[in-house]
Amino acid sequence: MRKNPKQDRAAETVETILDAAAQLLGKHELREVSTNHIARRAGVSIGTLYQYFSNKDELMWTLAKREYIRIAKEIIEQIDEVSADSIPETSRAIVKLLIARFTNEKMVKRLRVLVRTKMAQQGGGEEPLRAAIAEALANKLGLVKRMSLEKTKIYSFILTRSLLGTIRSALQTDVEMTKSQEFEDQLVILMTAYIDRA
Amino acid sequence: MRKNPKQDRAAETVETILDAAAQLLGKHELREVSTNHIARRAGVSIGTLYQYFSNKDELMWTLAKREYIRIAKEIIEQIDEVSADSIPETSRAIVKLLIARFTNEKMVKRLRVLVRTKMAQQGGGEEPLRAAIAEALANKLGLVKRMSLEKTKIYSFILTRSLLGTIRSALQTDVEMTKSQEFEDQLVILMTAYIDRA
DNA sequence: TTTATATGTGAGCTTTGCTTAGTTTTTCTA
DNA sequence: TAGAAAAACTAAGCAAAGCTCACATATAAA
Repeated sequence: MRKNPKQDRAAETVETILDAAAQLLGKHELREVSTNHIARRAGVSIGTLYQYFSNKDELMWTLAKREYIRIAKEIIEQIDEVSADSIPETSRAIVKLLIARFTNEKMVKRLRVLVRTKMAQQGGGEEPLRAAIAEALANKLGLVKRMSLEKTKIYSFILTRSLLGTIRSALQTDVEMTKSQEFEDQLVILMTAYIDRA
Repeated sequence: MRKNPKQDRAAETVETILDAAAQLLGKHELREVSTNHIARRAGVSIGTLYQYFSNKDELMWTLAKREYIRIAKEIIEQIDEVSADSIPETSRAIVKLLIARFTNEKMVKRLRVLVRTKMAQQGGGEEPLRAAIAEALANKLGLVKRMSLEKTKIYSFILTRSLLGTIRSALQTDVEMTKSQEFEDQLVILMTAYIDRA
């Protein structure tokens, strides 16, 4: 952030800009959304926008973080709320909610590249959304009790990435597939099979 | 393709342009590579470039397809060449080669977003690279003998996406992880555990 | 050779990202 | 509470990127 808002109205301006960007990203691809467009939609001048964001990437990155936190919180809450007795049942509940959640997130999909690039540049830092979900998942499944902390980390990493990666890939190439019972069943099998070997 | 080359020299020109784009994408991010830059590097005028490609996206999409086919062929060849007796051994060999192959593909990484967008727009069509790999993998593991054709499809889909998704995610967030023995081991476990349940 | 078609050129138009000089609004201070 | 200082905001416009088009040259066909 080029300048951090010190007055309330400035903070509001920043929020308005991010809201405008979010709104536009719901309808258009990242590259089609220009900073001037965002500024116009937000009802502020382009100069104002650049007072708070040093460039388009930074604006989008800020937006991405905001949205990621929102979604991660929702998913984590939902995972925590799952109350099933067996691991297969828990797995199924989690698979169901992950599919449901990711089905309707166009904006995040459009910000993915940017986030990836940013993370690669900054190096190290893990994508917050997945990291948080991985943790919630590990807790819920009680992986911690079954293995060392180090192993838990890599286990939940692979578990989360496999699930989310497969779900997103399916959403991209064949939306119908994500709605099928067979797809859900197979993901549950993938999950439980892997967990059993832990 | 705006206009398809009828003379040999035109076909060569098109190849030269794609080569130039590939070369530049090896060193710079997609947005940093301008069409003027590509034309200059290819030694043709910008007008020539736009004679064959209606816009930058289309050019890059053409390049992406070309590279995807190349890589897919290489991977499929390598998978076919694997000669191991047991499923765990075969799995390990495949995991090894997938990690190795994807570690050094900057260009494709930089074209990913574009490809995703394009596929989403065109809808339906499956990403050729993964589809081809999925098939080679299913054959190698003899999945066809173990289950129905319909099931084989979804099985190899999930298997491929889990593996590739996890590998790419790891490459993006933590390159070191992909080099660790533990990572390889866990992927093998994921693979074999899932296959056993088939 | 003449005519037609394919290929190639590059000045410059349009849009987009971004800067900056300057104006308005808010806050601080005497 | 007036005037100065700081913060917030505006709009003109520059630079660079994407792209077009009128024209030139090369190759093929008649």
